[in-house]
Amino acid sequence: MSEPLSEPLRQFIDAVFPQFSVDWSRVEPHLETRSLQKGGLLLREGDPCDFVGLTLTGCLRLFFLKDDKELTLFFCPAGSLLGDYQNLRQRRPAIFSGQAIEASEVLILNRQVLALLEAAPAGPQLMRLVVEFLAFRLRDRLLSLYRDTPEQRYLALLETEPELLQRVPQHYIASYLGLEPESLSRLKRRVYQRRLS
Amino acid sequence: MSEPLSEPLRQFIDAVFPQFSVDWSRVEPHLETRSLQKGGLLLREGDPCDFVGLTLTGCLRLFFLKDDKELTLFFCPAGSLLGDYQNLRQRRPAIFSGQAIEASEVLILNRQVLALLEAAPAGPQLMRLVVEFLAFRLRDRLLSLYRDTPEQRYLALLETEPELLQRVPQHYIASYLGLEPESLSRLKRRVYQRRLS
DNA sequence: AGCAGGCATTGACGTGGGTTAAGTCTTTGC
DNA sequence: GCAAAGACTTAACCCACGTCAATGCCTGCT
Repeated sequence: MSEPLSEPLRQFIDAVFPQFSVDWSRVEPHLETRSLQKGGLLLREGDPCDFVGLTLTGCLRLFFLKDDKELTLFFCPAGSLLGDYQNLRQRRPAIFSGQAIEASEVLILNRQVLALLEAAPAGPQLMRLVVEFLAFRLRDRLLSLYRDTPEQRYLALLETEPELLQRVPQHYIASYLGLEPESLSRLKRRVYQRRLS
Repeated sequence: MSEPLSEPLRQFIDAVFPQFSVDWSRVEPHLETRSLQKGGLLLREGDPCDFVGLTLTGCLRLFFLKDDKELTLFFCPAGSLLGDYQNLRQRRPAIFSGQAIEASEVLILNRQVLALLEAAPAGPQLMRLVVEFLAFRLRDRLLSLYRDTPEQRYLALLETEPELLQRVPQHYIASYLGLEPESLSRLKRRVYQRRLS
């Protein structure tokens, strides 16, 4: 028998709030995983939005539509939370879609699981930390989009997440940087030509 | 005698979490207000960051520096929270500055006040809602910067906050939209010329 | 009144990104 | 192994924004 589904969730929580405790035997039966092929959708814009995912293996991306184009907001490799938290809370349809970039496995935290976590003694504190975690990620992304040029963002990505640039197709990287694929090509050429001098 | 300082705070909390209760007589002595002249700074980038503000009257803006230029992240008219929440929590220096656009008065929620609120029976739930409130504001700003063109952002502002466009000098509006003042001038001209046809 | 400083506008110019189209290369499926 | 589809690159053209500079308006100060 393999490890219980709650194990990765416990590890995630341990990292943000080690003091947290809950009766995991009550959580376990509500947990499930979803397996996705490369390109498969975990969540589709417009769907009712009643879970948060935790990537177990592989890598997903969270994106939304601008006109007919897809804009990638976050990459979610193993250990990342993904979903449309705001519309989960407000019980509105999701405005994000979640797609597997590689074959991936995701732990589903549905409303029952979230309710059990919240009902635990330190549940509200945990939820606050999780929301902070999400908010900080949003803030960093906002600052980088607001303050930096696409070139600065590319160089920063090269610096901080070089493995992502290997794993993820270029057109997703472009969309993450806020560019068209053609512009990323040119940008890279500029950068590398400048490196030669 | 005028109304207690806690009154506007109670109103703000009532709006997000009506069930909340706390012994306000213990909070009151830690509250203070700060009066700012037009142009005055409530918070300066690099300062240690140990309070959140609640605008009582007037209007402030939250901005940060990109190279030598100021980028305006939020406008904070009466009733708004302002401050660098992330760096308050992480006890790092602020990366935002807060400046009064008009003569303004701000209620200061220092660490003691926040601790008292958090220690109340439903304190953690309240803090969670406040963080969500801040996170949702960040998310909306992020989506608008990511998805919309400066022109779309200008038109949206015209639609949703027409009074702000009257109150706030153009170069702050430009900086909020992510533009130089010259570009906002031209953008407006484009829009109005197009309206004629 | 007169002057200075700040703010908004306009123009000229350069640049980077969007768009379209074409071409190369790799991957996928049969 | 071959054909089709998809991914990345390059090129040409256009346009919006940044920059620098000049002008004009308004406010406040002396």
